[in-house]
Amino acid sequence: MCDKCKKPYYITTAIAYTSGKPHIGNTYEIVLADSIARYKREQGYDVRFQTGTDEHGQKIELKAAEAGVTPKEFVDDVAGQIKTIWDLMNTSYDKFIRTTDADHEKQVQKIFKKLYDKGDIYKSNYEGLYCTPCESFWTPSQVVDGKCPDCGRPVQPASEEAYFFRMSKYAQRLIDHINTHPEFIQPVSRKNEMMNNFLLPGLQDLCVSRTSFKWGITVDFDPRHVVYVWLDALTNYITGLGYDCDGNHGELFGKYWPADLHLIGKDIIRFHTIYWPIFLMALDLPLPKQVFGHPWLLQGDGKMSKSKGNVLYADTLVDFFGVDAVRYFVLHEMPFENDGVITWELMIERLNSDLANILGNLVKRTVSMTNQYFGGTVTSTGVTEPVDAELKETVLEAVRRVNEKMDKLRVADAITEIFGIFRRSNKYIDETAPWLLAKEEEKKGRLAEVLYNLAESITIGASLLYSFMPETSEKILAQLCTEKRALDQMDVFGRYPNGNKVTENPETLFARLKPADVMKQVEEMQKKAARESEKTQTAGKPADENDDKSGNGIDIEPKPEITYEDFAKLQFQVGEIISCEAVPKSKKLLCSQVKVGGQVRQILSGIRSCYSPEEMVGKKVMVVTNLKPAKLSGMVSEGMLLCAEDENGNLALMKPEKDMPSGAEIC
RNA sequence: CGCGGGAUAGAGCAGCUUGGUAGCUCGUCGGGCUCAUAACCCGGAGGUCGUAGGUUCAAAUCCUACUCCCGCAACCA
Repeated sequence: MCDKCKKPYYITTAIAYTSGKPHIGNTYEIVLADSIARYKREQGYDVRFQTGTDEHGQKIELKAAEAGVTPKEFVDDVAGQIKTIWDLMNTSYDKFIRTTDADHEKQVQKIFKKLYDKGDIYKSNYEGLYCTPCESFWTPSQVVDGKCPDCGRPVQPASEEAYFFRMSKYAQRLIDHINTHPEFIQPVSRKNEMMNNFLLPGLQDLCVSRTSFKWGITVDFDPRHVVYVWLDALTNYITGLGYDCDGNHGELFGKYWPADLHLIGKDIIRFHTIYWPIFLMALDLPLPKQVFGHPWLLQGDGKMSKSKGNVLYADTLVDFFGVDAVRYFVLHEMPFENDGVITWELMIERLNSDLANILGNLVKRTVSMTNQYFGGTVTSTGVTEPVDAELKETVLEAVRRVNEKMDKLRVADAITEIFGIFRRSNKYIDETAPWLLAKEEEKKGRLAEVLYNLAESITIGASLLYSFMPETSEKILAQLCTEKRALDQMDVFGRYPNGNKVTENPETLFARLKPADVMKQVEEMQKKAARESEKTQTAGKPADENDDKSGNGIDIEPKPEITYEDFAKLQFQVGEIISCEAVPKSKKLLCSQVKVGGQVRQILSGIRSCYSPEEMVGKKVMVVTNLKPAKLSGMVSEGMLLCAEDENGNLALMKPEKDMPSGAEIC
């Protein structure tokens, strides 16, 4: 098919936020998008696949300051890391856009101005109740009895200049669009969520500028303001195609917009199905055809944390398993609507069971037998038996099903269908027992046919696998000394070239791994990572030596030195807990009545994960007694119970070593 | 009543839209096979589908209430 007759297909991922190295969950999205992009190319579409990085915002400004570099230096570094991982994962994007690209920034400024001139963006004041000491705005619903929910002091009405987008103007049009285009939001269950929570109750105008930080795209006609990051980030989908606000678009824009699919995480569906379409309406542009909010890939064994050294990164996994195995894990473990789980044990199991046993072993035994019995030559002799029909039907049916699944973006299911071919092929070997046929000269013809059918089945399976595991697909086809079969050539069984010769020395595609060995290495690696994380946190300061049975102890961020006067300001006393109950509105808080000398105080503590209300009662603990009272979850807390905390968040209350009366001063 | 997701065999999941014999992968037990990477193939055991009601000839599936888990948000004085 000529390039011009091909139908265009434009797919994007969300652009990755450059606040740090992407973990395996972030990596999942690009691999998923890559599989879809590759499959669409196989189907004959002219695919444009865009990804990139979102590089503005306050958080990045802060992170850069912490690291002691400029925001630009910071994002250059992280964007480089992200791109490296995307490339490592063998993803076939056509464009990697960065929101700090000059042409993108320029267009965002023009868009902002255009919408302002049009009246869709207007200048107003951010109205709220302001607590001066806390420097925070609060909405009337957040304020408790006219007082700041943080510090309990009175708040004053105040306002701050800001630009707003007139969302309300387009809300009804968007509601109509969503209702008439049921495929727009995927999965469908998300549609109601958006409707019920945001659209139907009435869409609020959106504040689209900020003055509280500088790292963003400046509003050129009012430089005190920077453009709200979402307005900045979302437009990447059109600026990356050469969109021009004045109408001088690049060729790509005319060809690929509107996008066929925005692939995003389920957490940002709102931005892509409400704000983004409305921005586009304001710009008089057509809306993307589909937004798919994919679920998340979660790590199963405990919460990811840098201090535990157990955060999963794609490059680490690739070192252990190889690129295609990692692609297989993330795609296979991710169902369509529910979050997927990934653990080391699970990955080892998948590698051994699916990749080594079912796939790798199948290819190996087929190629080996072909060499053993026919010197590597694959011949179709036409000596068929009924069982062949079953194999062929399974293979051709799988081709159809993969197609169906991919049309519905059911990538994990599509892969399962492909593996159905390999499973069936293994069974076919058992049913036909080639090693028995080989013993009788007159069954040579049948034996050849069996091996031909296997070569053909594997060729089709491997070709289908290309979109998901490109390298593996190529390796298998190389072993069979054939080319990748095109999708439209999979309508018939038997296109494998008759008389073709396979490789003499079949290579092992995936070596089995022993779980115990891997886990041992993983543990060592995690320990090392944890140590390094500690080191960076206590940079320049030697760790305290063996004050702990495990040897390492815990190092925390050192605070600045204080004077004795500073210390003397604090008052600690022994308190006795008289009663204690859980705070109903909170998951973490316990509310204790604590007797300190002659008075009883109410103290809230975030220790519910480690102490039940019942076991608190009667304990004598260490209390900070001159801390300013504060409200938590609407309840007053008059002090603080002191606890020790380890790296896993386990807590231990501090108790006097000998029994002391309540109220006794600690100094 | 902050938002959302979930509860199905030892583990991980599908099935629920559109009620009709509860399925897949791994593990386990037994058998087969020997081309292959201790792999492959067959079979068995194992589930009152979170609880309680309701609708129905019929409920994992639809409705109501409840319990527990997990994210996000809040919060950890």
